[in-house]
Amino acid sequence: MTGFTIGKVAKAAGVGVETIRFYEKKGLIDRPVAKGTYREYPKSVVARIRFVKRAKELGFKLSEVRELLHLADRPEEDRAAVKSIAERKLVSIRQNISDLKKAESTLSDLVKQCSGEGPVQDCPIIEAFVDGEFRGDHNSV
Amino acid sequence: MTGFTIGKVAKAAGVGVETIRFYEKKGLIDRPVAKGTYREYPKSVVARIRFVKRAKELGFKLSEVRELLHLADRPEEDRAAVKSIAERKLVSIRQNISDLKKAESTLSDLVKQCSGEGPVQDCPIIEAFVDGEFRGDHNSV
DNA sequence: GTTGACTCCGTATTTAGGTACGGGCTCGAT
DNA sequence: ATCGAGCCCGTACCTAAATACGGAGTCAAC
Repeated sequence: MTGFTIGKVAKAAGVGVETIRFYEKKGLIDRPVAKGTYREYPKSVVARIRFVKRAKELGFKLSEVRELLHLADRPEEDRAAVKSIAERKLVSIRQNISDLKKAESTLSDLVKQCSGEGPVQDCPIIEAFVDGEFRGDHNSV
Repeated sequence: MTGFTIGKVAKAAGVGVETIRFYEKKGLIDRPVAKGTYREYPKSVVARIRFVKRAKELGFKLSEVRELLHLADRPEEDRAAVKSIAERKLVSIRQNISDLKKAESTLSDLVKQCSGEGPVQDCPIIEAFVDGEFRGDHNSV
């Protein structure tokens, strides 16, 4: 056994053994060409897994991380490809933020309007969700 | 047939028939006590489904919408319960925004640093994800 | 040379919120 | 009375990213 077993790598990288096999299936990590029956990893695979973790923290999906890794594996490839992936992600993050801000604003207004006292009847939060004759014993014809 | 069939309701509410049955399973909509074999809905169920749609837009999960609906069904219940659910959601939305802003800031810095020209070699975006000896032919021992 | 920790593989389960399918009924209109 | 649209139900499938399981095989230390 010249390389590291999957268990050692998992521990070093802070992931589960199953996760490594999962990443292999997803094409993020190549299956090492082992001498025996067990996978034998070079220590660089730990850095590779950490790469995945960092990219995930920034919101990249595994399929996107795979693209980034494949580019990182070919240093002669065009850097524009990397930037383009990052820019796409940036756009979607900003869209996400904008949607959430809209929800935050609406909801914080509602919370402000709601005294928090008294019965649900006429609660401004509930009223904001109701249109028309919601009330009318929904459980009968 | 005194009430509305599921198909009519679905159309009026802008959802699929399956969605209504799904909401029923999830406890958001009661199964109407039908005279025949088919579900017969009162028209108020359309408003109920719209309630779900609005709440979802604000980021409530179906399980939370169910809680809200159950409160709305009992107008004598304490309004504080509604406000508390909304406040919890507000906190989680704000946390979400904050996480996304952090990612946005990091990623937009990286994109700014990346010229977009030349090879992937030394690309600041890739470099941000790599630590230590990533390079080292990950596919061998 | 045996034990026991580790690894193998495939499959199933999880969360969330649906969507799709297929075979069989039923309702209402003609 | 018949025909076809619509409804019934259960089950499977979908994305995403794992996590869990089970039974069998292996590796290495003692």
